[in-house]
Amino acid sequence: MNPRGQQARSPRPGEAVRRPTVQDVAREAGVSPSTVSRALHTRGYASPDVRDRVRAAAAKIGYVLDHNARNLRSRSSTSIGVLISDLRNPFYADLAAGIEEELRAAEYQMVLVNDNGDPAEEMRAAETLLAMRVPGVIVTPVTAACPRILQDNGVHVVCADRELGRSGSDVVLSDNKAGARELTEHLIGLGHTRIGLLIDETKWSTGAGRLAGFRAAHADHDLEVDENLIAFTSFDAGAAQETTRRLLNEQHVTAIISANNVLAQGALAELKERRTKVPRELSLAAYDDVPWMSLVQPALTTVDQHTVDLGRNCARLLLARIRGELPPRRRIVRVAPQLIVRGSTGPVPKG
Amino acid sequence: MNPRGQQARSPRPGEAVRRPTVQDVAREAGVSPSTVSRALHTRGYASPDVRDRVRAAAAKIGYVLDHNARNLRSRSSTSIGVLISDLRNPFYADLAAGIEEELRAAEYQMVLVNDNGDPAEEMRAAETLLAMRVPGVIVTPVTAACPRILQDNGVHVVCADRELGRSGSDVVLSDNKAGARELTEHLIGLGHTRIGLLIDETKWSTGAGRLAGFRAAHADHDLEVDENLIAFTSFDAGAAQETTRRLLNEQHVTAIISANNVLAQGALAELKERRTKVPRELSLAAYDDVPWMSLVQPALTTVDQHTVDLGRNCARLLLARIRGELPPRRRIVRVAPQLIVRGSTGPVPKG
DNA sequence: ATCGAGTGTGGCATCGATGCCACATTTCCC
DNA sequence: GGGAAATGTGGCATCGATGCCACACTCGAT
Repeated sequence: MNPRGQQARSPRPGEAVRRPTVQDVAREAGVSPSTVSRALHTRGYASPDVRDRVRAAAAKIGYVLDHNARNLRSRSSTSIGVLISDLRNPFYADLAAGIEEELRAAEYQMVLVNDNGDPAEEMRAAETLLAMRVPGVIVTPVTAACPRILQDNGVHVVCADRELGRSGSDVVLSDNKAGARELTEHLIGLGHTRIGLLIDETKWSTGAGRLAGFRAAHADHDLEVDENLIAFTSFDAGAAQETTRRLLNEQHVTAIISANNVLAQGALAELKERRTKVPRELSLAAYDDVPWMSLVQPALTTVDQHTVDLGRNCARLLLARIRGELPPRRRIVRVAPQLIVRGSTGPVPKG
Repeated sequence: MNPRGQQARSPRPGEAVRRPTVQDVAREAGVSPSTVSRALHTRGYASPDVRDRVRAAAAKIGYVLDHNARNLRSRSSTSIGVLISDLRNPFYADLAAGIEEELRAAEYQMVLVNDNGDPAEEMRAAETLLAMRVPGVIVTPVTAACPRILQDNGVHVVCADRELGRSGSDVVLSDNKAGARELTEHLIGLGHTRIGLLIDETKWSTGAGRLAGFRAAHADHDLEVDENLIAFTSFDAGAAQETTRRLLNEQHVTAIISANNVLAQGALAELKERRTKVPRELSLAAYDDVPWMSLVQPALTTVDQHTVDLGRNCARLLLARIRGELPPRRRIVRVAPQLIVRGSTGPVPKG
């Protein structure tokens, strides 16, 4: 039966509504409030008979638990903070989707905050989550201070996608080095020796790992990396396009790898503008597969990070921590990425 | 100063941490708890002198407000429920991003729940939000029961993107009819008279509006709509591809409109498979512009719903309601969509 | 019949912040 | 200078659910 489904009339929208409490249910069922609490929610004992009676009474009067009261009293909460940089980026959206899915299945709620990659916003968000007394937070950190402050206040933290400094928190990472290495090797295998790398940062484990993989693949094949082919840009499609332009104008390259999906947009836009034939004249590959990459012509060769799965892993790990199922030492989960070869990479052009 | 920044040692992760309360701050500042509350948070008066002293004391001992206690006592909350169907769909992600941005600016938090378009999940989510005592919810409804139950419990509701039945709740809509009409007219203007419409539903105002716009444009130009060209499919790229295939096999069309971004993926995939020259042999247009549509070659002509803006409007409207700034009667906000002509639509092929 | 163990339930204090009102103090005006 | 009005602050109860403990009761064994 629906809570308040039997109300005679609907209140005006937003009108203050007196919600039934445990007391009311207790009266209705002819038991004590404590018994109601046990019967409905907590682990304590209640006989099947009482349990049924209480359930019926609760449904009858449209009782809904008050999470605030429960959280306050029991010093716990089923809300989990999720702190990401930008929901409009499919990477973060997929991550959040995976997290949400797993949390929902475990009867937890997701409080999602965007920090736009801004340290100040991130810190504000952390304080808000602290105020909500969430038992755990999943964060794609911008600053090491954020995980730290959360942990210092007794909140479990899982860092997703990257780690900053020695936070000591659990972390779920994609194996960026392995993925980038495999992708680079794929190009080297096609004969490319002058491969441009479009990348925005190497301070975080993410960019650093991808760059390391790029270098490792070269080393494996006794190729020297021409440092001029590592094109630093900023995390923005427009900037990436500009950087791609400069790279193509100033250097001879036969293939380009973009370090993430945003940069790939810029690179592709530039190639489109130049009417470059891909892969005949130039091969293009990207890290971080997102849906549009298989829709463009030719479809892009990419590394799939299994982002949704990454999110699920974050949530699972965090929940296990919260439940105290894990030994104290910090856990590092690595999700293996997967190379997906599509049409945008081909043999090195002759001549 | 950071909360607990001066702790001598970090607790083990997740270790129970005794957080300072208003009482502690009061002792530290030499005032009463009531005064601390007023000085830090509420609207009540406190002299500048006291206010400073209390602030300093709070910072010194690392005090963080407890939202649960505050919400319980003050019967209010700054968490807003957002109930959408699928975060992995850029439409919903953008909507959520717009909502979150606006909420955050107003110091509210977003509790985001996916319902996967499933009525049962949606109802569970509604009950959870009820339990959290959120003052308002923004929902892309699956069932009319969901807005209703929320409102019956005194929660403000804003329906986003679509409305179901007579919910009586505020609603923020894209003007689907106008957008579809303009898009269809664009094609008719190019000489197309046999335009296929790929659409998944017409029960909701969304699909119904787009279909109505499609028909209206035809009527405006004294064209009859061949009902065989309205191809119903399900909300899934694979199904849309299959339906596109059937449509192209069974009917003569010179242009296709897909009613949303997901269906567009399917349509495009099919055209790619057939190596159809767009727009030379066939024009393709889509409703609901998302980033990949300008990356494909040729870029897709679309209707931009200004989705992020739609989200911002939802949040603004809801907040205004919560603050009691609006007259009681229900408000309908329409966000004008915008036709964006790109390369995928062209003159009707000769012959 | 008596005792002890074992079972269900109820009573009561409590989580932390705040609303409300009373009261002490200052300010102002006739 | 006396009283009213204004101005700060403190006391206390309270929001709703639950943890903890006590207690009434059943039942089997002696």
